[in-house]
Amino acid sequence: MIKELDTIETAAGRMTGDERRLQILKVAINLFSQRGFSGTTTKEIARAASVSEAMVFKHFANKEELYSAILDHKACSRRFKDPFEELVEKTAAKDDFGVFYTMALNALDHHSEDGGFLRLMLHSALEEHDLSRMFFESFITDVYDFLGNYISQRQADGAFREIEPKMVVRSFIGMFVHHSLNNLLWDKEQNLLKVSNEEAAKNFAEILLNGITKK
Amino acid sequence: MIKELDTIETAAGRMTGDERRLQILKVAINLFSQRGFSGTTTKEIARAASVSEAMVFKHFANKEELYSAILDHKACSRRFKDPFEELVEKTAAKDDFGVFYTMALNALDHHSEDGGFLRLMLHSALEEHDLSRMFFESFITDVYDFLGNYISQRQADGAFREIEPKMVVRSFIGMFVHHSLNNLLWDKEQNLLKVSNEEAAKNFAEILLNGITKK
DNA sequence: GTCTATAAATAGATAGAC
DNA sequence: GTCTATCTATTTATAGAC
Repeated sequence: MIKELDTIETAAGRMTGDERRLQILKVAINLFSQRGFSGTTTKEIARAASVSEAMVFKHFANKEELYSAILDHKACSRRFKDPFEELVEKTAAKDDFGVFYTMALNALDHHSEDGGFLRLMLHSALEEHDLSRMFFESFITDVYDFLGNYISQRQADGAFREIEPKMVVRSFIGMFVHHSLNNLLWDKEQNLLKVSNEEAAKNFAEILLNGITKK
Repeated sequence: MIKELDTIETAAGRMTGDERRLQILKVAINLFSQRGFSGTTTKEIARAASVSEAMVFKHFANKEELYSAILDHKACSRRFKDPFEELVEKTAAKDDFGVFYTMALNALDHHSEDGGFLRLMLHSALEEHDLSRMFFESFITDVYDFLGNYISQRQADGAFREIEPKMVVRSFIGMFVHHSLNNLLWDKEQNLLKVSNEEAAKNFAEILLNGITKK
């Protein structure tokens, strides 16, 4: 097994192949998320990893492959699957507020902790790279299915009004994704809207829930 | 006055300085919106405009200036101010649905017509370029003020529940911006959600309105 | 595993002729 | 206004020594 690298990222000296490879990859992810693919040079990556450019090309055949390697790494890290586990019980209990609140808060927290992730996805989507496409296919569609099914079920229960479930999901995801995007891209300087993730999730869940609940 | 260029963009032959300058700019906007700043080469721009690279640098001192020139061009084109005019009467009449529906539909239509605009803003925001910052400061803040004030007023009327108005605005903008983003970046291939702008705007407006209306 | 040196290609930008 | 030719710096990528 590969050692956790967070502790040695700044350390100098010789590493094993796998260690060095992972370290370069992490550094690259960081830079790609900030500047995108074409905005990042292999020289910068090498410098940030404190190795020579030759080392970068020793571990990754070319720049493209380095970018693609992010996919495998992110896929292995189980983060894509995380949120669902916490949601199943809420849906089973038909805890409507709990479902929407938990989903929003999970996402908001994730985005806050790892702002690089959103940037990476955006860059990748604009560049029409596989990274974003895979994320979409493997995760977003699951979310639409999961939440969409729950909404259908609650409509059948007579609890929710009759609206196309996918439109409801899109509305809701739009709220918190757009909020994270704003936090990431503009709010830092603009200070337009400063609010905790809990408060935001609560507001989003309430608005959406009131918006679709049968009176 | 400068002639409209759409008709001569593909025509060969000699142009006046202003014509050529505008043509190169339009071609550049198109490419920058697709590939971003660092992803676009001056050679590509020249080629797409059917001129030599030297011509590009004749009209724009360097690549940066070419990118910045987009700002002046977009600022002159009045599109940033458009949506408000149609909204004033709706707000005056306290036509709640009309306000939200009109705003959403306007935005959705604009995004559909000019997908390049969204891409340009996203690239610019990720690159932390002035283009996106200016757009944010000159337009987004106005929208937040305009809609936020309306919501405050309707809360005072006792029509809307007491929620932070800016959070409501963010929720609503999130719905349709995220929808446009999905249309632009993924839905083309994914076909996850195919719906007319009118239908989408109606759904978004209804959900939000029910979500904030006092029962 | 790591480096220095360097090749090969491409990028941004300029000179000068017409 | 437009081009060809050219220059310089940068970028990706490789070779070979340690």
